[in-house]
Amino acid sequence: MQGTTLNSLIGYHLRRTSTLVTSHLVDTLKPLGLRPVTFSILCLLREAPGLTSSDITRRLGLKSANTATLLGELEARGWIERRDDEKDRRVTHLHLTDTAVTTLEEALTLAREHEEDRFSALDSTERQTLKALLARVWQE
Amino acid sequence: MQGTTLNSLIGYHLRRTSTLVTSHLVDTLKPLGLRPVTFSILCLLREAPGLTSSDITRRLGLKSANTATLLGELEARGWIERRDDEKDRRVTHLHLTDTAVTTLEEALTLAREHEEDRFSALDSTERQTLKALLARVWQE
DNA sequence: TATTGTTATACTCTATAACTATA
DNA sequence: TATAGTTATAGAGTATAACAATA
Repeated sequence: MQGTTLNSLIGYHLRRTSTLVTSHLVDTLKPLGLRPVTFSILCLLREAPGLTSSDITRRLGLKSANTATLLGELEARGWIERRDDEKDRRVTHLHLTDTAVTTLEEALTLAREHEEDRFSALDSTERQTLKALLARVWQE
Repeated sequence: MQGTTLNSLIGYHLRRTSTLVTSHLVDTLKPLGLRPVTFSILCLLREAPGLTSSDITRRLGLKSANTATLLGELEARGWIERRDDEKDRRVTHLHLTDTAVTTLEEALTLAREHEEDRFSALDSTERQTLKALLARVWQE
């Protein structure tokens, strides 16, 4: 047997799996003009319209400088709309456009098919277990 | 509850966990002049001395062009030695130097402490489960 | 023809510094 | 002083093209 050292490290398997899954998701979303991050931002905004740039930065663990660039892209694609806060003039609230909602529906369908495909080695219970274990590692 | 859509996707948790764990490993290995990839290459070469550049490329899922650059770095640091194959003159076999072995021992200690720290939310059985599930997803 | 190994290069992701405007 | 938001930029990771030497 080979690669015993690397195989003993969870992080090694985590990384191999993550790159495999992510690169497949990148290919999956490409036809829609989305990437994993921009897809994530649209998901957030659909469920919580009116979030600000710093809300998104915090929730997705990004850097504010990068969030600004990403939001610029999404606005240029006509997928988000900015609305000034009425009280705090530093703040802008973000909302999805109708086109974005449509695109996001398609993206979600593709993303679920992608997951079905990538995690086909695991049954439904195992997938739930995997998800729950991962969530506990990164959350708090 | 918020972020239901993203939270339903295993890939989301996979990515958040992977970036968290990887960036911590990067910080952990930095004092030794190693990164996750270079650390992985040294691990492989310790267990299977004499591997070639293309062996490493295949086993770690890299691109040969990038492996060449990485091996150049490792050689410049005095961590690997190249020995020509006696029969096939295209091939070079790679071996760790004594310094590399010493550095790798330290790196492994740090990496294990790092894993202990990052996966502290899970008990020993859960870690084994997580590792096994991940391995099944990326392997074959 | 195919494989090994390399250089050069481009693109994305992630990070920091520096800045503005508002609070 | 601190926060919201932005621009510019640098580094690391990942990808392709093109090539030389050898099989």
